[in-house]
Amino acid sequence: MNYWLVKSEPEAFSWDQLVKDGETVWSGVRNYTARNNLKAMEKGDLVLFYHSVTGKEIVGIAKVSRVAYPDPTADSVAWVATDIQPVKPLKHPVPLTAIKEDARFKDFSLVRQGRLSVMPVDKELYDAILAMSQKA
DNA sequence: GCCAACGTTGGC
DNA sequence: GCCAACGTTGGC
Repeated sequence: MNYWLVKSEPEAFSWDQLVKDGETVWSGVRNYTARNNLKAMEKGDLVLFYHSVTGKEIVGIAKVSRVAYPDPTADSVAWVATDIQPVKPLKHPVPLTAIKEDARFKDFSLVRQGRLSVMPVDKELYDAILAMSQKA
C-alpha cells in the first residue's frame, strides 16, 4: 500500500466532478517524474486530491482503481494513465499554507517541487494530513 | 553531451 | 497578471 498526491486545477477537473463521475481516467501527464510515479501506483493505493491554483488545498481521498496503462490521450505509448475513484472528502480541506507552516512537511514534494503533479506521500505525512483534516 | 532558450506550471 | 522554478528542446 502506497500513498500519493495528485494535483488538478478545479477549473479543469475538480474533486466534485470526480465524485459526480464515480471514476475518472487520470491522463494527460506529460512529465517523466510524474509519469514514473503513476507507473508505480498499485491498485487500492490511496491518493490525496489537491486543488492547485484555485483553492490550493487537499480536498479529498481517492483510490487507484486501475494501474497504469497507455494514456489514451497521448500519441506515444511512453505516457500512461491510471483510473481513480473517490473514497471520501476530507472533513476540512488542508490548505497548502498549513502544510508549509508545519516542519514535518519541509521535504514534501508539494512544497519542494511545486510543479510536480503526481508525487508519493510518506505514510507518516499521509497520516499527518488526515489528522490535520479533522481539525477546523 | 552541454547549455541557452523556451514553455509551462502554479504560487503570490 | 506577474514571475520564479524547472523540465524540455534544439543548436552547437
